[in-house]
Amino acid sequence: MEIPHPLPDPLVELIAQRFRVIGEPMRIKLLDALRDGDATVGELVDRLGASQQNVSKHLGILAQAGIVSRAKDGTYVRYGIADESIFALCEQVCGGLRQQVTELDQILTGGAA
Amino acid sequence: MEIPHPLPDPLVELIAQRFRVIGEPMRIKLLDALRDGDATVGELVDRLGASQQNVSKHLGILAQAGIVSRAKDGTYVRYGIADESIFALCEQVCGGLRQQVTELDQILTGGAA
DNA sequence: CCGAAATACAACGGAGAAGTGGTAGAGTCC
DNA sequence: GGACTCTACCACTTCTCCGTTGTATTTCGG
Repeated sequence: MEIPHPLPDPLVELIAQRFRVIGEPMRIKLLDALRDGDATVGELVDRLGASQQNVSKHLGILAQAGIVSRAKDGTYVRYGIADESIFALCEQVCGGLRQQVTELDQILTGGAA
Repeated sequence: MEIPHPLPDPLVELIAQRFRVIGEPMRIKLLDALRDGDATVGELVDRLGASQQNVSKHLGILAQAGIVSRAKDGTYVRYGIADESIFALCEQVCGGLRQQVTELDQILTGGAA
């Protein structure tokens, strides 16, 4: 679990790439939708109201990053969450956001008028 | 700590933006460098070997996101980590990367020849 | 005061990614 | 076997953002 301190460049690139994959609203929505369980491309298209091409492309990116899994089922393709730790990441970010909002609130209400 | 399930669009945007801020090699390096303690822009420029303008710009982005803190000290400006949870995020990502590598390794060594 | 140093800001060019339209391949139903 | 559906790929346009160049601003030393 030890991580080298002067982070080597390749590792920095990997980490950055990982974050960039999740740093896309459409992909976050896809992951959130898949939280209910596996779904086909068509189902996700209906749920998110996006184009089929767009959904398929983003699912491809998520699959390539190993975050979602792909399984052919006849004509359909079912996608599912492959890396559950993604949700922990999102929750942590949400926690950070909440804390910032709280601090701001304290400054505005309890601090200098 | 409960997070709404059909993630509302504004929250999705916030989360995505947060991830995009960290999804930059230069910014990750800056955060890693600040792990040793506060530092001025010039010190970071020397350590990372990047241009002053570039370092300053990325520090500005990190500061605006509330991830680093800014403190003027004469002509110098000292930056420091304001949101320690950033490191937890990186470690979690590193853990995910490690697990993927491990699984790949198992497939290559123990699986089908 | 005046010059030098440290930092931030504005503008520009270029790379990379997102979204769209069209289309091809794979599979099912009649 | 033919038509229809589902999914992925390709070409294209647009937009965002990174890094650089040039410059303004603030502060310290003489």
